[in-house]
Amino acid sequence: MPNGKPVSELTLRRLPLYLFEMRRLKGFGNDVTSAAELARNLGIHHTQIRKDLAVTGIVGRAKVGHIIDEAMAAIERFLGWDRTLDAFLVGAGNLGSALAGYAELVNGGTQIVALFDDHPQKIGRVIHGIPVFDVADLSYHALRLQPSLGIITTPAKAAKITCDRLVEAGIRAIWNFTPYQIIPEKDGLIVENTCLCSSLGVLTWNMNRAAPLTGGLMESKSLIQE
Amino acid sequence: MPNGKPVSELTLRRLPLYLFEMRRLKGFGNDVTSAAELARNLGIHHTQIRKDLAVTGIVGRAKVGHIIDEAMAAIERFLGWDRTLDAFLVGAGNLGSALAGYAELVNGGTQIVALFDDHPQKIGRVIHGIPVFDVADLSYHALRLQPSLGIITTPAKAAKITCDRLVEAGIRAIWNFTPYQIIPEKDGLIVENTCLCSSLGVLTWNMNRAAPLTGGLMESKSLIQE
DNA sequence: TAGATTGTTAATCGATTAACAATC
DNA sequence: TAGATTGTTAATCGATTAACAATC
Repeated sequence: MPNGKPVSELTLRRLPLYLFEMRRLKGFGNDVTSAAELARNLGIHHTQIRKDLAVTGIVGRAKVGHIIDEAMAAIERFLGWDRTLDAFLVGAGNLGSALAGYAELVNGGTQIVALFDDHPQKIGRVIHGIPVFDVADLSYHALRLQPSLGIITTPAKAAKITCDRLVEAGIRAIWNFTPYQIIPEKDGLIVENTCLCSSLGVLTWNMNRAAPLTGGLMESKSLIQE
Repeated sequence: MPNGKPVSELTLRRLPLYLFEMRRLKGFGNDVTSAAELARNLGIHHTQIRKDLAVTGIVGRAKVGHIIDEAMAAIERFLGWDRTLDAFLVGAGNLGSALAGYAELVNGGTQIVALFDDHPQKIGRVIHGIPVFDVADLSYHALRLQPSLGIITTPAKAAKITCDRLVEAGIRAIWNFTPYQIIPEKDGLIVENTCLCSSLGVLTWNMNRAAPLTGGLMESKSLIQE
């Protein structure tokens, strides 16, 4: 429904992790799992896991835990991963190719149905079975294929104009992989900015903290906080 | 230094966004920016931005704002992006190829110096100028090249064993792109799990909320929270 | 039954936002 | 100067964790 209780974005980010862990446990032949087991395997507090699972409507059984099949189905339905979703992807480079296979792998429903690029050498090619069209023809193909999601893997400079084109073509949901942050201007536009640079920042900061410098003390001083 | 004041991970995730926005503004010929301008362009509260920037040691000037060059240098140094960092990448597929160029683009210092795979058809090839070695020879090459970061882009099933191999080869920092969550067991191992499926979960949930169903009301009922 | 597990309420903790003094 | 901006302290808000009753 358009609006039930608001769900924390952090909860939404964890739900797929539970789903994958359950899929993994199922692969070992397990039929049931518990918040405690998931907590151990994922490094997340067990109470947190119970609260997160609760939003999907899953009801477990005391002393038993959760039936993996039921819980997986509930998470998938809650996230909308039980429905098919056609996507356009603009920027047919390596990341685009990687995503073409990835989205479907993660979530049986999402599939990229057309790639777009402005490079003459790419237009007309077929990558992983998906045709590459001229980005100038985006609206035409949107009318034809009615995609509900637009994925942006162009260079950062082209992110804004690409988003505008996708929106103009009637697409209301955008998954942006460039470091340029897209801020939804009009209501009803859904944007997910996934910037890999954010993860790299966390990683390198932690590395620096663990082994700050190979030589010299002067520079390290500047990292002292007080 | 090993431990200054702890810095929030959320702050660390935002700092690269500020850096990129400043780079963009600089591209327009701007020399200064302000928390208010960054806030407008990134959709983040201006007080938040001031607090985040403060951890890097940046000091702005009242009535002026921040000198872009100074602020960028401070963020880069704080994140460790002013230092070179050699990485091994295991799993030489599309995502691996995409990252080979991406990391360096984002952060002048990070570079992938060797790719590894277990597929005979890939071993011996050169992708984007980087050689692909047999993953069985990981330790040998680690001894030779002394990488400080290991990137995992294998299938999820191989994530754990790949991590173990990287750690055994002396690598202390792991960037894991599979949906399998790696939990650092021993102290001193730094792990960043970047699961694209988490972003997809947020996105599809929001899409579902905006337009829950194309047909029927029965299923939508189950999404009502109360 | 006893004990393991769920689900929920209360307490804690941390992150965000508001208010405001300092300053150029 | 007046006003725009910074930086910080206090207030609010939300997320996580702890405690515990319910239950199979």
